[in-house]
Amino acid sequence: MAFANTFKALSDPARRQILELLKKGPMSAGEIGAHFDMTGATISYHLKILRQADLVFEKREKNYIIYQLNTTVLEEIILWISSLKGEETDS
Amino acid sequence: MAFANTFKALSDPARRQILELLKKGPMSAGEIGAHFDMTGATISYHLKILRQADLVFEKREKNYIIYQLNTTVLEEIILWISSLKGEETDS
DNA sequence: AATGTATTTAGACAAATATCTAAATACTAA
DNA sequence: TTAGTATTTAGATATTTGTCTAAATACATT
Repeated sequence: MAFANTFKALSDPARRQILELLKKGPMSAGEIGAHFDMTGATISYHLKILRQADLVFEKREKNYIIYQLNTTVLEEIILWISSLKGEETDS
Repeated sequence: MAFANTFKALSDPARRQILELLKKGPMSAGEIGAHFDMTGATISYHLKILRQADLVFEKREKNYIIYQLNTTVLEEIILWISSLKGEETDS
């Protein structure tokens, strides 16, 4: 189930930008939203998709929900793309 | 323009499967279609999207149109994903 | 407990996407 | 040049997606 979801999640520019933000470090939903010209509800929608794709995970802290990048799935994607290029999976 | 297109193109399972077929070698539109339970028109639609994303290119041969994988764009995607993982772009 | 702040959920809706059928193109081969 | 095969294009349509507003949750703080 994960694979198709991941590509779908990566297909939206806003979601890719969210991932780029999170690359710099964990960030609350509100902080993420502040970088976009969208309502919080829409941001929440995108975060849900990223979460379902296992690209981010969350933890509650105080009153906030902090989002954090999860890089483990990215490796799978890289492997899939590399294999298209005809490369060997080096162990 | 290319980047967003590429992710969009990769987000559909049928199109990913087409790329996997082409990994084995060039193939005509008809041959590709034979692997799917879709009309030729639909296959043609997917091929157009892959073409616009520079993921495949085509050449006419006899009566057929032969599609072939173009791996050059894939490298960009890998770089983007790798950079998310916080890896250095090694030159 | 009451109020306030952060985030998500629900419901609506317009735009984008994937699909089909039917028709049009582009060649090949008689 | 006519007929046949391969592929694409056009037009229609159902589904999915991204977005909004309004309401609901979940905590924190007073």
